[in-house]
Amino acid sequence: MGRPPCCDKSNVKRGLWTPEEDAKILAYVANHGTGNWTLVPKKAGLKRCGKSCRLRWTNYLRPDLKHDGFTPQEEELIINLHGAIGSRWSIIAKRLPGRTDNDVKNYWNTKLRKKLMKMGIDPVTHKPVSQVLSDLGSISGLPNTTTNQIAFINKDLMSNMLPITKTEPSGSNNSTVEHTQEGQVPSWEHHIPYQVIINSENIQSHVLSEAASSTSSSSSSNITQLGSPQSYSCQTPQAQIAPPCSNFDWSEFLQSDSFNWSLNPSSGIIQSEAELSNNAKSNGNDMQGDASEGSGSGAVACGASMEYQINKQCEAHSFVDGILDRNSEIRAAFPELLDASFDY
DNA sequence: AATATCCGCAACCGCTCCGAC
DNA sequence: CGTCGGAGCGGTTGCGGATAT
Repeated sequence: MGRPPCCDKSNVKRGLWTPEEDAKILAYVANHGTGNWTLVPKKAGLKRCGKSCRLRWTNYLRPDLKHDGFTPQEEELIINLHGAIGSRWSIIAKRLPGRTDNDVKNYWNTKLRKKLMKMGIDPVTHKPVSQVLSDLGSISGLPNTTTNQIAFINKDLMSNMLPITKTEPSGSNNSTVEHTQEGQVPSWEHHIPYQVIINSENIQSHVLSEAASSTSSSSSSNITQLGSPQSYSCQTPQAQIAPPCSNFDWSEFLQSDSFNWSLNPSSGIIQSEAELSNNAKSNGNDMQGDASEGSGSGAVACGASMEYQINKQCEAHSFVDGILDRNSEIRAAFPELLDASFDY
């Protein structure tokens, strides 16, 4: 048995709201408060569905809403939380005072998703695309190619997602490390995929536990905690070490086998394979649980590892050329893969 | 200047959840 | 315990402005 419609669809107005209609909603809420939205159209003198009235109020008319653009801090928080809990927009929006789930969802779909894709990060898994393709290869039983080969087989796909050139900070010195105060984010850093380096395990458990408990009273302090740099492990390795040569190409770097990131299963941190290997050697299996503790040494190790990789890239252009040649060989060897769609 | 295309946002749709009865 | 209906959620659509051709 189907459910009856909430209102007479043929007898209600739809589409954009007029200022007069907005005024009626505002006046009604001022006098009666929110609740029982099905009665609101009749009582407020509107020819709208009650559900539509509720949406108009919650998404636009509520006095506590912000209508200006998202700040970089809000961006970071959205990306982090999406990486941890996925498209749970209402939960994410609760972390952003003055923002609605619709705001967050729209901002994600129109801006952030594209931004991540341009940085070579899969917006669904928040992993580097090369790794996603590698995982896909192992799942779908492709020939036993390496991660690097998979990434280059799909170079066309990758090039659609990656910027051709990296955005440089105006006036920055390319040959030196750009130092910032703790917690301060250089303006150009937002072009760099540091957002993926999160302790998603901590965030997920924390956010979901709060979602489960509707009586939580500590959300305001937790906003700061989640948005703070301390929530990152190995924060902004690329930013901490400015590209040591002027013709550094981030898209090549992201596609290189040295940029082969994985989710550290014990810490929940996305790290390079090289760093994972180092961690395994130095720490054994007794990884500590505290994310902030791990972030300090992680940042150093990760930064050093990245610096080495960047230097390696810049020193050896022939290395890149060699990879491209290898790419051509693989394309010729597996032409059927070029036509495959990669829905994941 | 006119037209086509892209992009962002507001609104809608269909579904699930949950409390009241 | 089952049904009903309000509220909320996430995905999608469509409009209007901005930009490109």
